[in-house]
Amino acid sequence: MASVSPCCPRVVQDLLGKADAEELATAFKALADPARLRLLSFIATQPDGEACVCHLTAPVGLSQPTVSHHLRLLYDAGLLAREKRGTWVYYRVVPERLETLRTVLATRSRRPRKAGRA
Amino acid sequence: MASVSPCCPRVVQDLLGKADAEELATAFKALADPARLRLLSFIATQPDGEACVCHLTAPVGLSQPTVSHHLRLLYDAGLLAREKRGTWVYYRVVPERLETLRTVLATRSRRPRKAGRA
DNA sequence: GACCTCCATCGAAGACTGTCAATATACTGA
DNA sequence: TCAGTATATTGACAGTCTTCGATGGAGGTC
Repeated sequence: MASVSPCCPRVVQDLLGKADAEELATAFKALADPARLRLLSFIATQPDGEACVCHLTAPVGLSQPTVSHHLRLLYDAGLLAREKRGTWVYYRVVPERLETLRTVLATRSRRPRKAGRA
Repeated sequence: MASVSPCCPRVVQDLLGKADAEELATAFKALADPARLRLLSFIATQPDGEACVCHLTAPVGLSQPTVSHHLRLLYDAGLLAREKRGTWVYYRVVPERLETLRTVLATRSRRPRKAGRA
């Protein structure tokens, strides 16, 4: 599964094909909403790094179905993991997924590669 | 700490407020479209790192007004810079902006901080 | 069992987005 | 000045997204 390095096309280093672009757009779309960003943020900053849905509606000020919907999108995007414990469902951030997206946004280092382009 | 740059709140390290979340969501929204990702990609991978609009419609297969619209969104998001030369307008990627977004997505290092969250 | 809490799904309303054709604006060259 | 080219804007339409109330299923507690 190509853990870290050769993970994916980089937006500004590789010429994205249509399929790659659509896949990446889907990933960024998950981050393209303030409610979802705040959910990610809230979960990640919890002492245990996790939170159940019942504690997530108040911080973002949205209804429970809406929060559940956003959590699902984040989960589908691979940004959250879920674990059911009894009645409760706990979500936690998947750092590897965020790192992958960071890699996608990596720009060419300022150092000029040894040869080639001027 | 803050070795990189004290640029902005990190999604999974800081607790995002409403305003911060909305601003970040706007930035990611700019990346949340395959056509825009391909435009960024195409411009960045040009030999000169820039491209005029007239050369951007064919690669993404969209009409000129649509491409112009997407370029505007990327420009508004700070991801593209524009320079007018005569009749033509040249766009180029703003690497600093991408780096900022990467910083926003930075996860806490695997090393556990000794004690006390900040 | 009956009841309650937690969470997900459904269905719908309203807002937003992507796309294009038509048009406007800005610049070049004759 | 006039014609031609390059880019931006406008207006409209279809599709998608966010949000909610209502509902349903899973898992506790009595």
